[in-house]
Amino acid sequence: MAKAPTVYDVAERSQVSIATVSRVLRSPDAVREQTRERVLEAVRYLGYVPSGNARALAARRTNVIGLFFPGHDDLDAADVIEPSATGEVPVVVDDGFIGQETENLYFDEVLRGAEIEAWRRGFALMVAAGRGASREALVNDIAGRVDGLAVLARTVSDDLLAHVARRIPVVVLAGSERDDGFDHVSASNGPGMRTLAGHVIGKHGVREPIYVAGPLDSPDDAERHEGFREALRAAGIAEAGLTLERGDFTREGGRAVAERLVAGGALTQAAAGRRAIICSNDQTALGVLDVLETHGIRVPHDVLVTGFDGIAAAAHSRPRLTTVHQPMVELGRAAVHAITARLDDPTLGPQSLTLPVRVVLRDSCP
Amino acid sequence: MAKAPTVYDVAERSQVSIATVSRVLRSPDAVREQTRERVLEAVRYLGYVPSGNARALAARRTNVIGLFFPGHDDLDAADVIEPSATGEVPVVVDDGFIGQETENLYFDEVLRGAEIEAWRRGFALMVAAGRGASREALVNDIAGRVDGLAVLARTVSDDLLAHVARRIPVVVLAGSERDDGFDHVSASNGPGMRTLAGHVIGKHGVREPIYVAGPLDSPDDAERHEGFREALRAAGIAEAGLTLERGDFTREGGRAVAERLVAGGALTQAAAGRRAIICSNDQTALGVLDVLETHGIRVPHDVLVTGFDGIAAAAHSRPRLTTVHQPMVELGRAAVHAITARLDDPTLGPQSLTLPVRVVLRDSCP
DNA sequence: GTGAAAGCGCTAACAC
DNA sequence: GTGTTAGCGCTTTCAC
Repeated sequence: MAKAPTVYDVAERSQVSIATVSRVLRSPDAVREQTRERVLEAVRYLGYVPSGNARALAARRTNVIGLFFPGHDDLDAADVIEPSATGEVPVVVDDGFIGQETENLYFDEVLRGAEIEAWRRGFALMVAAGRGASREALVNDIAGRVDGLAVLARTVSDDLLAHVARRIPVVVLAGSERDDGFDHVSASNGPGMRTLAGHVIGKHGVREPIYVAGPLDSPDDAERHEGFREALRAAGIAEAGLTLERGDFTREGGRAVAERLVAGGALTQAAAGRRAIICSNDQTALGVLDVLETHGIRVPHDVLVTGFDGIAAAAHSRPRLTTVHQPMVELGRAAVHAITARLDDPTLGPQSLTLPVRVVLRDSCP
Repeated sequence: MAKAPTVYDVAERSQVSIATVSRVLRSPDAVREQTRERVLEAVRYLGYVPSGNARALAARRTNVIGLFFPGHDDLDAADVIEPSATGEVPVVVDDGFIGQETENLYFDEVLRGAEIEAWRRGFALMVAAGRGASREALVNDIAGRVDGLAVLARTVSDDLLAHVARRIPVVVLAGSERDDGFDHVSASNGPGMRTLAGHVIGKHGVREPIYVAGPLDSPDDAERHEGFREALRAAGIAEAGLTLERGDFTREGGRAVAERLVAGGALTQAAAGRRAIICSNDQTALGVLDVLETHGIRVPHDVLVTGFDGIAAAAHSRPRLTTVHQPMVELGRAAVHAITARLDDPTLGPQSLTLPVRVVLRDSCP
């Protein structure tokens, strides 16, 4: 790794100018075959790898798209990673909840979509998960390195976003489409929840569904909650008397909510008719399922449970979870698409794309 | 987005030199408070975001680490993404296998670990999933943009890796630690499988375990297979007469294998004693479970099934899958760690880190 | 504490 | 088809 070779080194060794070296790499056909070979030979010999930064600087374009979302906060992991003592493999029995709850399944899929689309369009992807105070600094940093940035709604202040958007296209993911001048890509939260709740009410005759909301500042939850209310209205059910709980979109939070419900007796008076717990996202619903099982409350027999998102774990839970499937991979793709579209035509007005969802019926609420 | 402002613009507006602007951003304390304020004010006013490329070029350091792995090959997704017709939410029943099998769960976790560690050390992460022919070109491209690169074993040729490694530190993930001069980070594949197979044989008295291998070119599988053989030897079982199948590490592949086994009658002669299907990874085992269920073959009653990796889906399957848990997040972290270590001290010899695994017993093979 | 000036490694006119 | 020559936007000595 001694001093990486540059165009100059390659040029010198192959007896051409640096311009020709550049041409061989950028537009090979513009160079005579013989010359090209000489250059490539030198590239190989010297172990030359073009500097992306110099290239981006000169070309005024990085060909990188940034993706930013709130971080997994499992930060303070041990500093040292211990190698394995050979052959000493512990055997443990796992017959309960698995500890390591990977809660960011949602982003994994969005990321995958973004990655796919970025690749198709010849862009690389830079990802960053921000946490704590340094968040804004990180976003600013990333913004300086990419041609466009996709940010999950609510992860950074509008001020910063506005600042950054003066330099590159910014698209906000999964937030409600506010009139903030940014591009937006989101899913049909309201209609999705309305349809699902309508199913619960219409098909199963549930007249007093329990709604488990998400964090107060979640625009996604706000839309879903509104969809839930619409379904109530459509069925002529008054919202007033219903039980409303609030989770935090995590499985753990869902467990806490369920414990409260059980303790509060909301689920035991089975006489009152069929029950349903409608959760604002899948993680929450999975947590609810965890707790119901430990209390011997049967799903869907005693109570129906539904989620929202369509993460993979929801399809594998026991019972399998009825949910509203968001096209997460498509969200990621659409975000990148929106950015490249604006890169191609900077005069575009703010775009807002809402992707379709679908209700997926499984065991927990057939 | 009209012409992004530069240091010069900021310098002019705040009546200082560009050097001072740079100082304000890099080492604020080296500048008088009053000057600093003037500069920051200009930064805000102009919407200035420093160019990461120019910065990296001048500083000869990008502060970015690259992560490369084989792509999700679900490429040819539709080009157009249709917005949702308002309110039209389809309701579908999912009572079988879910289609969209996300097979890259493994990388998701590695990525998460890499992301965490990169952040802790002040690096950004650039990820790329390569597919097809363009793979090598992509790796080369990424290599030119980062300070170090982590690559999944077997995804690119050693030649390219060697080429790239002349410029930046390269660490190979999850491959066997060959003497190729690269840094390696992997898990205890052999001992893990040896212990697991030992459990199957010792605890359950299985004398004719069926081994379902992975792709021929997988070093991981090679190590696991060898671990399996060691367990056989330790138990005094001859390998010769045993059934050996080969999957491809995908769930679909696992299904195919299981169909073959069922068709071949390998599983029906229950008289021969307890059976076990030992799979080289979780995806394969999950596919096997899928098929056994449809054939009414009960797990673990009729046959034991085990996997390897410890992906989240394995903990949620029905029955829950016994497996060997790899510390995937830790693998990602260790990879980044190895790179930064070498960045800090380029004189380091090749490092090889093997992370501990643990056998996790669940329903499919208690 | 601040400024002047020399690059960093490449691309992209523009000549020839 | 190939070479010359400006920059791209920043960091970093080295003076002052």
